[in-house]
Amino acid sequence: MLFYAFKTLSPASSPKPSSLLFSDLMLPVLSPMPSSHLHLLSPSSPKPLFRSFSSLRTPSQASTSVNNYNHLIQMLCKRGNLKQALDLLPHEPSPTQRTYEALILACVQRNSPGSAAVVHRHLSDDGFDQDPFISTKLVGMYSHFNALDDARKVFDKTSQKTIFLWNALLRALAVGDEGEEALLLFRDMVLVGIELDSCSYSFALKACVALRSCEVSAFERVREIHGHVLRHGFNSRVHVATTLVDCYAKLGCVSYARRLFDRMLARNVVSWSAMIACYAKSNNPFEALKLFEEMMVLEPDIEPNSVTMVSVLQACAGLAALGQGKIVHAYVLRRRLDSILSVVNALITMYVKCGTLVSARRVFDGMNGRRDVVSWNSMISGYGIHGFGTEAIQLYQEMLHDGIAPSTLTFLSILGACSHVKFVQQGKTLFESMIKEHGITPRAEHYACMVDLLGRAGQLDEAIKIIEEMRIEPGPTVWGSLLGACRIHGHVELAERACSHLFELEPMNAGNYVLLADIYAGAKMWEQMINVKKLLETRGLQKVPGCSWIEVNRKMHSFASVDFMDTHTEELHALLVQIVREMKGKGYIPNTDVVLYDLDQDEKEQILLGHSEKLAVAFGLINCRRGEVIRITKNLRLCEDCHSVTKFISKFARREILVRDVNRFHHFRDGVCSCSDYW
DNA sequence: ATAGGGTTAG
Repeated sequence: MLFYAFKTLSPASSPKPSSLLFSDLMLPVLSPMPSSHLHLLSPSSPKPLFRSFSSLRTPSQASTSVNNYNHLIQMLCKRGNLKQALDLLPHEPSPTQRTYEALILACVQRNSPGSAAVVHRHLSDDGFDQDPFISTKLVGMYSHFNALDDARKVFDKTSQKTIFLWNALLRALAVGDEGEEALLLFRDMVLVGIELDSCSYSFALKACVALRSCEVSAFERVREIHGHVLRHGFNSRVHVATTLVDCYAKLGCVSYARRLFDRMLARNVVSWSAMIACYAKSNNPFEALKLFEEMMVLEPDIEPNSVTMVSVLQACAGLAALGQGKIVHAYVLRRRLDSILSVVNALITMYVKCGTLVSARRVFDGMNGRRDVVSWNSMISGYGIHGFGTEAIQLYQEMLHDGIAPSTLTFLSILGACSHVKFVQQGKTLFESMIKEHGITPRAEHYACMVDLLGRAGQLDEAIKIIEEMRIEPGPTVWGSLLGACRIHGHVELAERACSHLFELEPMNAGNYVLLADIYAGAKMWEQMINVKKLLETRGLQKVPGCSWIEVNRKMHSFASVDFMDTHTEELHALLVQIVREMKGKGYIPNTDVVLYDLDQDEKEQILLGHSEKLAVAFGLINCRRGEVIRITKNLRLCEDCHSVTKFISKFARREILVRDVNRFHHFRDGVCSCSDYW
């Protein structure tokens, strides 16, 4: 039952205010310039810079101006002033290789495919289209624009194909989700006899992961390349070995990845971070934290970096390990990793998921102008899952006001927020504006949000209309939302319709069968219910066992739902029996409808008492100090009976209880829940 | 000249 106890990290002695560190990073980086022109580089006066250089081109200074032109273009590129740099292109003499390199880089940085075409045309005219160095850069650039055809054209055109050029195209195809194409190219490289380097292997392995659509063959391909790596002695290269670990983990072979990791000869902070990230991503936050602790203990010379800390924070968020998360926060401050945006964003999410919205907001407010769209999305979704719909919408409007363009995820967060508080009209309006004002094409997930919003609010006809009008195939998320709504409103026919799709789309998802059985039970259609349960069994599936956990003094205590009490839970059981007796005196009737077994009333009540959340609440009542919020996390949705019992306890034990279920937070205080019984 | 691991939703 005892999960872990951390001893390795101690709180920071004197954390530095984060704003100081941010300003360090904001200092502009200037490359060498003739000192007489330095004063022209102030950000407010880009134009005088240009004019002043034009005036330099007097006959007496012609020789300096030749160099200075290239220098100037490079300088403008570095400062992101691509337009002015392009204006200088037609001037004689033609730019050098380095100048074109700077121009290509600037096109990538400014995200400007239009400028890229201009640059490409110019360098071709100047004969650089056969320059393998420039071609490599061009392939990288087109890869950035996801213009893989253009990348390939550049590759084909260049007769002198260096390993850099091969690798650049290989990488472009792999990161462009063209795994099949990438692996064909890799095969060509082997056939042609190119001498592969460690980058080639890393990219080829990445390509296998991009094959995800067919995981079996992806696994085979990784094994093949793995064999190749071993035969050519590249397994001792840290990058290659790390990519292998990552690949196997991403294809679902986490334990095999771990074995590889354990056998690695030389491990750096990376390899460690990769393995920690694998656990954090594969829904195994506990293992992630354990491995992090191991790294801190066993490898004193390896210092965790921002990537490590993001994964560790993700793990804390997954576990809702607030105590641990705070220590990690202190460590982040001490190591000054809070200058890294992704780390700060991960901090926001950690506090949100640990139930301390106020701390999340404090971190967010401390970001003074350094917020990106991820920071906003994290905070907006935080308000959403805590049931603060109005605040979520308000923050969304502040975000627009700040000139940050909302992303597809912004709308998933904000629509989710509307759904939690039944803001049907606002949700509809936002969905419309997403399409019309922000030009975002809704994905299946957005439709799923709308179906959830309308369906849960009881507007099932509207929800169906949304599905029927969809221009894309409604995936499992959409039908799943509809099924969830049917459960709330006891709509059997629609549930059957949703399941006819779901059982085909995701036959191994036990949750769908359980929901349908639940809906049949609610309609007292026992025969149908038994049939669904049989179907579940014949497919070899099992209901996901309920599990709740609670952190007390930085130790995690987890509880599985049990059908009978054993010695470990005796004390908790006794407390619950006492509470229920009192509640019954005040009119509480156990909601045995949620028990889908064919048992008599007493037995059903026993099962209700064994629900993991009640055990965790009882444990919290005994072990948490008065005045302290009891924070519980649950792996499934909260059942009705646990919800009403927890409401009761919050009132009569005068305790604040915060429960995070799989969808949202429930804040119980004085007999009421923040979800207003709508969840 | 390329390269490994990470940030938001469900």
